[in-house]
Amino acid sequence: MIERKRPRRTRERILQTSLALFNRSGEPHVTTGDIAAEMGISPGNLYYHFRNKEEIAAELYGAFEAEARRLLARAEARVDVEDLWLWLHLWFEAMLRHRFLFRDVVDLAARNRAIGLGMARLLRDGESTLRGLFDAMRSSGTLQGTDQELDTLARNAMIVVTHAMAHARVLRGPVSEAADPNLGEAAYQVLMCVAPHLTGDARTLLERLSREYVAHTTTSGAGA
Amino acid sequence: MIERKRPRRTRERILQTSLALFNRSGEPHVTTGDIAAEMGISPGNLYYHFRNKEEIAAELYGAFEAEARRLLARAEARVDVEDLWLWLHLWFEAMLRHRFLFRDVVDLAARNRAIGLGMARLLRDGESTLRGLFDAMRSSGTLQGTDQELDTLARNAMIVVTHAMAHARVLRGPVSEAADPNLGEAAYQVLMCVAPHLTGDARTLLERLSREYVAHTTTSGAGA
DNA sequence: GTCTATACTGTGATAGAC
DNA sequence: GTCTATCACAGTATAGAC
Repeated sequence: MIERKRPRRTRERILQTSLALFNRSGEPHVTTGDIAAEMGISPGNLYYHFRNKEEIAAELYGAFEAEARRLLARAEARVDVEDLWLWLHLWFEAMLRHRFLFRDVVDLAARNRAIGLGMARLLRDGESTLRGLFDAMRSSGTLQGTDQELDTLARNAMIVVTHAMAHARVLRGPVSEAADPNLGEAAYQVLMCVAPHLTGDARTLLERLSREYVAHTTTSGAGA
Repeated sequence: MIERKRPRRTRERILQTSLALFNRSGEPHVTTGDIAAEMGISPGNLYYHFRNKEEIAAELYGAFEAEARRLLARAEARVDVEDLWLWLHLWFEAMLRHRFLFRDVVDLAARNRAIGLGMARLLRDGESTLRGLFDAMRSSGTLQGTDQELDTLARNAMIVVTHAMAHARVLRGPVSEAADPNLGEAAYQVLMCVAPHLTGDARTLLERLSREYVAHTTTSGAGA
């Protein structure tokens, strides 16, 4: 029973190592050789556990999608601003852990069929979950707007959610050695997208939460 | 005087051809060989005119940046919604013509130093131009919001402007043979981002413009 | 200015020994 | 399961003839 521990382990380690390298340098710039070297195994060994690099990336995507879908399921119930705020943090944490997926989504989705199909479905579902959430918030009086406005709000919010990190990286420019962007920055962006649609009470609450966030990040720095 | 026409011509044609291929397949997937083959010249000839592929991409970026900066300069003066609407169309036309730049911005900016530096500056300047525009609109009573809200609005609008096309492509999924996304879709998204901040009159005008846009695109199809 | 031929490099992937 | 060795290939870029 103890003997069969090793095999699974290496496979797991390949996934972990790949994730770390993909996140650091971008999936296209990480070679199978890099992954093997980082782990101290041979490139050949890597191909014993996975058919190819694509399969590694697809499996990492699968882990992200599973996590993302669990979050989407939990989102249905949340209708107040503070819930949304917390939920967004969880979402961004998941994204941050798999940020290589969002560094160059278009190219990755085009090269890797599994990721392309999965990501298209996931983003569509994310948008409609968000849309449903806004609907519920409108029913409960937290938020206002026409159907069409909420449609567009959901799409715009999804765009910001999905691309804020990439955007921040471009803005930082090629000279940046600094650590990766913090999650709170992106969460803040999204909520400000929703803000103008909020009704009086909810809006006040959001303003308080925003101030707390700003206070937190300025005192404790840009912690992961 | 007629003899020196040819040389310039080939250089120009390389740029045109590269732009078309980059837009169609994404810059990383277009090889110098592809470009030469498409033009019916030899790969060696291409290297007579450009040091490398990076230089071609950088020069194409330069053309886009020049055009973008002319537009930014013109934006300063525009303070009403209809102007903004028209201006956004011009901006998206420029983006669409150089859409390879926005297909995978992060990776392109990381691999190509000239593009990385230029794009970081340009997007920063775009955001602050937009911010100034919103300020002017607030002064003229077209738009309302706190300073912080307008800051974030400018950033969110820039994210949507920059990434809406890429997002649409991911949503379409890997099965899509269809032509590239239409420019109006993206323009509409951005304006809806600004909409909730508009005051009564301006908002009514925007709603009218939106309906006209929708009517136009549904009758004439997804042109250019 | 343009072509042909070729060298070099990095990367993905496999075969077969241990 | 893991290693070593190696192939095959694509893509960049250069040299030198025309």
